[in-house]
Amino acid sequence: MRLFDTLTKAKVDLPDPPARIGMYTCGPTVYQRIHIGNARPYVISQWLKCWLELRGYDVKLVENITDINDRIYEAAPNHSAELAADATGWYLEDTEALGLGRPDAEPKATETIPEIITLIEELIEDGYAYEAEGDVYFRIERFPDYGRLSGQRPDQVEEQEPNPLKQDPRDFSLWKANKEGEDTWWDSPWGRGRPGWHIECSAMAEKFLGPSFDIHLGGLDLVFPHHENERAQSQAAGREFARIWMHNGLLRLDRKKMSKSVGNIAPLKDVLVRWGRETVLLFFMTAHWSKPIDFSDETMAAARARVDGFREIFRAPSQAGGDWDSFAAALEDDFNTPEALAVMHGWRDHELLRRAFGVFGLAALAEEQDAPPEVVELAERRRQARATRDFDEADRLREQIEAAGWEARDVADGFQLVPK
RNA sequence: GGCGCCGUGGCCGAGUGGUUAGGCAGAGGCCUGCAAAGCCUCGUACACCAGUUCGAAUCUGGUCGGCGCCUCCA
Repeated sequence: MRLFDTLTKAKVDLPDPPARIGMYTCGPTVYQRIHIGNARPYVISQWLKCWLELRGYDVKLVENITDINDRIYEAAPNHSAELAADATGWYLEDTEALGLGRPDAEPKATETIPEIITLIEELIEDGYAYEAEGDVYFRIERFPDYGRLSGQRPDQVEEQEPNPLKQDPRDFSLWKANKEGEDTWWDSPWGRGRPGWHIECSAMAEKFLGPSFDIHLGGLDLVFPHHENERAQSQAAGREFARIWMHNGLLRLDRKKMSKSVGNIAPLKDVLVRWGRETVLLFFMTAHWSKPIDFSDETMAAARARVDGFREIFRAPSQAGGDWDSFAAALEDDFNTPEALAVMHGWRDHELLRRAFGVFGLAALAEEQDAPPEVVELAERRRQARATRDFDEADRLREQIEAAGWEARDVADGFQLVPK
């Protein structure tokens, strides 16, 4: 099993199974309902975990929830904690509807404050961080490897707004002193405040996975600064941290990244209602995890056509034939789901397909729902009409069946009812 | 200004030195009372320009275009 790693820009081999694999995925900042693009890392993580387990690995997947952040303060002045709690519930509800299960742990930043403080103290002690008026900053020049993950050269990083508390404008905050209007805080050795954005992930990953783990996953837009800073903090503190960095490509709407600032948002909840979970999952499968993916009516309709195609296969008898090994090989080589999907399209073997569906949460594609008795009754009357060659009556009955949401098909031994 | 990704047939999308990707859509046919489903047949594509090579969509250089990041972002 190998995966493309952002740090080395190469496909890196995982140890052979059975091995323990630690995975950490950067989850959402909870202040509003997530959009379909936010769901991509969650989906990829769950799929990858499932595949690795099928291959005999012992996987532990941790996905954090960032529930303390500037965005949350801004979105809910004076009741940031309530918003964070509500939005956490929305997130769990919306992703639950994808039917892929939960990570092994979903820690919240606000439940990891002691570990965060301990880690910051360690960094200060070793000279990697310094306190300034209740803030704590990471000292970039003490970490020579800074910039390696993202390819950024520290001397070229764009200057931000000057902050007189920083010794170097590129230093980033580990702890932020409480400010006016920020209604959630904790006491710390540096006074009342709250953690910076990056340190929480270093602390949570270590708390649940230990000082080193195999795979760190997150959106491509997190490479810099977020993951660069996580890595700097953890490695400065003597931890190996992540061995493989997987960055998923971004979802685009109208050729642009789907993001709140552009305003081109399709909430996951709404997309699921409109298209159904199988279509959404198959849509994600059509693109390699590392590549951008375009969200549009056309691409979703194409995904739905695949859904219909797979369902159709289960209305016909299973036909032996097909090769699990090619499917497995596609996933083993950088978890290439479009390739795996192409292999699946060649299969007519129900058991083989069911196995593959299991990896991607698509088991429902193999289940045909039964028509209600009144529709079966109409179909039976239609069968009799056809037997007496009363085709006008047969066509009238077909229209009634369609009005009830079903399609009547004539097959060798009678009829078949298919949901429309 | 710096860093990075990408450009494949009508659409989506693998491949990455010489052999069919696959799906969707489309055309014709078989089957059917008519359909649906299924099956058969039909597309020789890799942004552009040079170069390397016996041979390049695949390697190298350049050009053009799209996208992302540069301390809020999945």
